[in-house]
Amino acid sequence: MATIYDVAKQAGVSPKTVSRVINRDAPVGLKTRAAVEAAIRELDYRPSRAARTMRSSRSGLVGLITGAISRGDGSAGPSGLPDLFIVQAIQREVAEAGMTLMIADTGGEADRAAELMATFAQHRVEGLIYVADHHQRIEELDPRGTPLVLANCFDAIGTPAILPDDRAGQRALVERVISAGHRRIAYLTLPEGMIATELRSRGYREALEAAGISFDPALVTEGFADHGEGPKPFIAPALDRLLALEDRPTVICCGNDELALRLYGELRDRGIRVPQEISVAGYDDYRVISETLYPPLTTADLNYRGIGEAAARRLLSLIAGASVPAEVELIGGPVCWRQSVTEH
Amino acid sequence: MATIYDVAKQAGVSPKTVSRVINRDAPVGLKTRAAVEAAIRELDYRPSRAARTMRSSRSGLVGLITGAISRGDGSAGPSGLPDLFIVQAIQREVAEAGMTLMIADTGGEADRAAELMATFAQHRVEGLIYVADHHQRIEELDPRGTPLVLANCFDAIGTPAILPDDRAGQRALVERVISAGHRRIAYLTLPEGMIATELRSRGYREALEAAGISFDPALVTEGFADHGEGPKPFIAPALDRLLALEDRPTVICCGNDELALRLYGELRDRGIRVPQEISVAGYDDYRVISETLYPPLTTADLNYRGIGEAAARRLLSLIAGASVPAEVELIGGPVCWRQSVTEH
DNA sequence: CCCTGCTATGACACCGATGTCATGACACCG
DNA sequence: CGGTGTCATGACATCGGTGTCATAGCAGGG
Repeated sequence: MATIYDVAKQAGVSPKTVSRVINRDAPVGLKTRAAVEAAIRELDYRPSRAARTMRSSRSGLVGLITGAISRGDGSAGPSGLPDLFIVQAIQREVAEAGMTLMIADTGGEADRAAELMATFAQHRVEGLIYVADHHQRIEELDPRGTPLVLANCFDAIGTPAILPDDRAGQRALVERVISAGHRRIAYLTLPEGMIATELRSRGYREALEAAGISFDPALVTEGFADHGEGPKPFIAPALDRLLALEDRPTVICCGNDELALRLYGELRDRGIRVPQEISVAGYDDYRVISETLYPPLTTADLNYRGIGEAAARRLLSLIAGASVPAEVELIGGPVCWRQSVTEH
Repeated sequence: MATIYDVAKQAGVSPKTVSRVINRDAPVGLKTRAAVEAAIRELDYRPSRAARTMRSSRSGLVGLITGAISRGDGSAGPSGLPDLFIVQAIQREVAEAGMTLMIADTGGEADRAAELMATFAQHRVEGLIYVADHHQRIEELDPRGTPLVLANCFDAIGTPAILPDDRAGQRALVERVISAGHRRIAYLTLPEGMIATELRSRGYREALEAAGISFDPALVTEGFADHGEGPKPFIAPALDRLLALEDRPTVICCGNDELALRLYGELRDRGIRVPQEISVAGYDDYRVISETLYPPLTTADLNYRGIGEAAARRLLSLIAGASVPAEVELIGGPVCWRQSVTEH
């Protein structure tokens, strides 16, 4: 690879002048500039970031740590793959800011994060983002002075964090369902103990309250159950209970789209048509599912993309030295109304 | 960030001795080593990769270019999101080799690849991988001396490429279906013109031939059709044709799992039970779909993960200076037999 | 005509590692 | 006891850029 010295010699100028042409940080004579630019093209010269980094201690790198990447063995957690959308959005924002993204994953072992941060430190990344695979609280990380932003998770020491607004999302979805004329609204939740479960349940109850519908505990039940290898949708008993109710629900809201997909199958198995006999709603707007299902699924957009964008932007402003206004930012998404819920 | 000089001063030795302790490339006295290690811990010292790169011109970086990342707007192509598994697998292999992965995406514009490669060149990546979102032929890239491996695509000039073995995969699946007792096997293909469509159709025909079943063109029809914004599963007419046949198929093989998901819905809509009245098979083993669908979907594992691993390993051996045996490598996966196809 | 002020350019040191070579301190051997 | 070899360590140059400062050239004003 050609160096700045090669270019300088070829153009008959000093290396410093070549540097000036590249960085436009000082005036350069017209003819000189042309000669240098010609030499650069001829030699296919690319300035070495390594050398530049040494002098300026600005590497142009952002490090991203995630557990999202390594679940390639298919052992997807409750919220599945779509958190990769967060990574995608971050990539785009970072690239737009002229920086390059380095990624690494913990392989599922949370304590490997420290090791990965050491690697990033060697590369002198200017900022770090940690992306979790679902809304959760994490053990605090020690970025040793490098700006750090958390996406889809938070910690106990108030590190800047971007989180999905599960409460508002579920509330908006249920309110919309109510305005479509439903009154008996069942809710098949994600596993208990998850933060998303807690927040979405609250949103569900708030929506009922706001509409003056009394909360009926018989309509709320967990849609997942452990059986062997991790939580998988296992909803048959819960579903049977709901269907056996005197005052049967007219719609079933699911903790996520995967659960809704499974529910479609279980309902078909019982000869119950969606949405004519019962309506179904999901959560996440995992499009491969929500748009491909037949009928297409009404769901709440979790807006992973918005989370990624917000995280990247927050980090970039931290790198730029901005003061941070709010520590935690909630990102919402619209309700995606499709044909799986009847109107009126 | 502390430098090697800080450590040297703290430990009362020369920088070179610190270097020796870090790299273990020359003997160091026991007491000296201990002093240096203590100083390193105390100062939380991390050697600068940038400085190391300058000296050795080995950056420890691998660049990955993809269009896979940027489809975050949900406009998933026919093969959807799962090509991200390739990225995941590459990440893992690269990390295992002690290198760090940089990623960038073209944002859908293929000609941006050159620009991204220039950025990577500035960082002096030691190798490049290009990942396509579906099996395709691409315009040739000019890596200017840096080793390059293509994943899920190939070019006209014989750049090392790792490809899914669509033909063998479809053949194995259909053979397995035949051995389960099926004779009338319909095939709902991906859009015509795609390489995967061509190869999988060939596999389908080979399997029939091998079993002595004559090929019936009435059983093969395209499952996608353009209607407005891009190809989406739109299978109602094709399905009606298949169901109206005198000698109705007992199983429908789909071009991918998404199509199978859609087919479940369409069949339910017609009151036809899977698999009791008709069996369904997919392709890809997109687990969120294949395992969550009810009944779980029989499908062929496209093995994106294997493609990623092979691509990474190929690149690493190119970086190590190995000679390349075969230019193109086909990666297959097993048939995933689940309950959506009846046995006997 | 000389001085001032500006523009364009170059010389040189430095960022933080590591390869090369030199050297001091011993131990061992005849 | 002197020569030789080994071990541990340090001095110094170097990788490829950029910040600092110096300087040559030239125009304009008094």
